Amino acid sequence: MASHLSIDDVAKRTGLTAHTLRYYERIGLISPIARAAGGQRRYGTADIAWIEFLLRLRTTHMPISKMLAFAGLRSAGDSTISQRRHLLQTHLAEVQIELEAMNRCVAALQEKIEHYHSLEPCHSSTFNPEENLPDDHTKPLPARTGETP
Amino acid sequence: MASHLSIDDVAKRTGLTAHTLRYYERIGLISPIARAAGGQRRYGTADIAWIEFLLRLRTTHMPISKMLAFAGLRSAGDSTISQRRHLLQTHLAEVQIELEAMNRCVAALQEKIEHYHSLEPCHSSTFNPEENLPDDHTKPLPARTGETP
DNA sequence: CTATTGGTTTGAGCGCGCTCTAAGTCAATA
DNA sequence: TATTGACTTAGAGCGCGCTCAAACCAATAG
Repeated sequence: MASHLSIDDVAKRTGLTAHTLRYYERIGLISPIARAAGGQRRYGTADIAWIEFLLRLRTTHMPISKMLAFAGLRSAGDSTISQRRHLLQTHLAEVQIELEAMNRCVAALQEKIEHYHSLEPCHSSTFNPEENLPDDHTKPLPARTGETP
Repeated sequence: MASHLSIDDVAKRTGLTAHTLRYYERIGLISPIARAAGGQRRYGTADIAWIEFLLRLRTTHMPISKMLAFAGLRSAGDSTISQRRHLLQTHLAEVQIELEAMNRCVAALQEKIEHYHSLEPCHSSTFNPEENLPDDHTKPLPARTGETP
């Protein structure tokens, strides 16, 4: 259960910095970590699991304030399981909405790229700085891009 | 082409605040908007289209610094079209990676919810504050949740 | 016995993306 | 004419999520 990992080990494993790990502990997102002689943190597998869970919440854009609420419920024991589930479900519902918005925007941006393709004189697909071929009659600033006119 | 919309009209249409619209113009994300007598902004359809495009970039988490780069290319004329396309494609590639990460996390969180379901004593699916039925032998703090032990 | 390494703490600072304030200008109305 | 109210500007302030700095301590190497 206690795999005595140092803070740097955990940093490498999780991609967080040691700074951030201490910060998370300070604000209560991570409960106090066991210490070796000398006061150095020793993370157990349960700690790692919790951190990885936090990272999943972070990846799905849960604000720290909500993670703190979740952590509070968790530390209050098994009687809060339904509340934790509720919190998670609410969050996932928000995430679904965000994902749909993102997907819509991605689709629109891909269409814009298609549009650019049709506008390009030669279509070299990689970026090439020497690519100022046609000095078209360019309207300087208000070069609109053609959405919802 | 000029549909003489006031800043508040545009705010309502786009969901941005008038403050934010002025801020975007100040930092160069939006090029100087035409003015009515008295100096009030009058937005045209091309302006609206550009703002909606910016919102799509924002929804897909493009930082303002990159939007500024894009805006700069745009105002430099048609010769920058391939660079704009490149910028957009790079961005979309990042977005795809982010979307995949989010989807993986959503799946994991949904599994966690399933797990909670199996742990719950009675399963009332809506949140109920009076739900402290079983005072189980609860481990106070280190109530681990069971990922990767 | 130093010097180095690698951790510790508290608190300050920072980058981002707004958000708000203060002071001023203008157009229309009482 | 006086006042209202919507708009303008430049600049300060804020919430979030880190990120860093300064000072200190413990263990090991030379």
